[in-house]
Amino acid sequence: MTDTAAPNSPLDTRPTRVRIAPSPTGDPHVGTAYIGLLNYIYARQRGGQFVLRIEDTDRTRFVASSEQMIFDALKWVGLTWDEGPDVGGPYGPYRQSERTEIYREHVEILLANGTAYRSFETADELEAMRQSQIAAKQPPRYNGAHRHLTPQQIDAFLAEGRPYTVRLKVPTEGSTTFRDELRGDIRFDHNNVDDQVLMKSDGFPTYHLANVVDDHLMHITDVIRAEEWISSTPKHVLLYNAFGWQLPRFWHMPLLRNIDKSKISKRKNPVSLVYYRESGYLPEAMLNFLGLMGGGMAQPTEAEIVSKGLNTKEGDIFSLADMLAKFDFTRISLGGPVFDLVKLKWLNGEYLRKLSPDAFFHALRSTILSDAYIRAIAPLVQARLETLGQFGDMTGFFFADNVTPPESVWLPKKRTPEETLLFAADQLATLETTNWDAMSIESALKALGEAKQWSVKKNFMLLRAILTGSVTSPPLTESLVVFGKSRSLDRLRRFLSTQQEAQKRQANQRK
RNA sequence: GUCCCCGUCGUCCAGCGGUUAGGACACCGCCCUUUCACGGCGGUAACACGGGUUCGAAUCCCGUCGGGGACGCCA
Repeated sequence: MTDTAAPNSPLDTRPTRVRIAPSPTGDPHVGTAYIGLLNYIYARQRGGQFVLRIEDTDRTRFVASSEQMIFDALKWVGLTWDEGPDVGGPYGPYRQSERTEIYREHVEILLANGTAYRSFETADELEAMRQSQIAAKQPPRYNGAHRHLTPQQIDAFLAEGRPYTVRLKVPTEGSTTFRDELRGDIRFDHNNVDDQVLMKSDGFPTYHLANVVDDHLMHITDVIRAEEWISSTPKHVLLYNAFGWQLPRFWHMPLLRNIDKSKISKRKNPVSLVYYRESGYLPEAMLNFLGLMGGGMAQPTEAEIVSKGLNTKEGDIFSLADMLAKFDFTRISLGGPVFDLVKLKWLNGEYLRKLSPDAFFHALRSTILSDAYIRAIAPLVQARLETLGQFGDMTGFFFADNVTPPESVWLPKKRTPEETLLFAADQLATLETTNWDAMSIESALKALGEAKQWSVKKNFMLLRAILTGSVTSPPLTESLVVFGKSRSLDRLRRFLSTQQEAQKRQANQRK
């Protein structure tokens, strides 16, 4: 009786408006570019608007430099948006941290109409509850303890000044069904839907509330996002209903995957668009590659191949303009595509070869051989050179992609390979959370070395070996800064996975 | 554990009831070539399994198995 069918029918004739909503918590992510591309194509194909909204409601994970990096990275791949924090628009502000008053008002509506309630537990209490549920092999879920607080109890808590969250009051019975445009109807029983926190005790909304409120207020007609959101969609549908709002269409795109098919992650695969830019990938190739993920582009027919004299491989090579002309959302295949660096590199090579000699020269000079890069490297080696001709000898690692030091270089005396690799993994974990300036890097590494009983000398030498492939190099921390965080970390990760595989192979041989 | 999604070569895609199951990347071989790369030609390689439905299933249905995601005062 409380079944909620979602009438987000194709009869929705509002002008198309879509959005991407990245969160400024770090480097711009390939997944953001992927979903951004899809939204961009969808909007352009329908003469609609493409909105960029910054979802910065998590104060604890907020990274100040991230927003600008997201703008830059999206522009780098060639995507532009019609409305956003930088360009404005009629439904701003486009930064959620600037919309807190709007969310507060909307929470009041829900509190008043009984679709949400205050909950006064502390984060610690909830965590303890979760742990005991997991221990008892129960699905971790809020137990609804404060669902039925009396007005007197609530007033008493409020008078105490106790912090509280606001939760969605999910019906105890029935189910919610919504339509996924790619998959058809998806149904969730309400007893599998948690009373989601909508408003945190710091007064900021959670994604779920902010996303629904903003999508409505910004007249978003189609929510095109990653598959990982499917399981929270019933909460969103319940929210639309609680407000009495029209639902958008939902399109859940397959998740980009690591080689092992798990959801793409920086541990297993470079995911930062900064990495790809700095490593010398062309934006056209990146966009083309993302367009390949999940299908969507019709292959040229046999007739086309013959009439246009296409090479068969050219079915995989297409521009953004081609995608606008031919991309078909109903063709998207739902299996999660592996983000295969090998094919991306091939594709990038194709684009590189097509460049005119002059354009190729400029590609080099604007990235890997830019004045800015060489200007940053120069002071690191000036005192160490006797002729300018030695520059390459000393700086090769700055311009190389594959740096693979042999064990004789990276393994310190009196240390086993096992403990050394373990420590290198610690270095990686440390550097991941370190600000990328020489001072921060140095003190973070020293602190780690002290904690793990590694001398400064061996500590830094290990990292030097991994990064430069040699025991002789320009100053380490400065080199790390110039080489860049994303590439430095990638080099470390690649070293670790190479060595770990080698260890595994050896172990197998011994058996 | 619970819920949800997915399942064609190693990888990315084509296939939408009748095909010798097609292309691309990777890999292997040959040709081109002072080397390498590019390029050209050829090759290895897949419908997860079991039941249905049907004259006929990679294609439709069910189950099993496998993979993935979600289960946060993260997004």
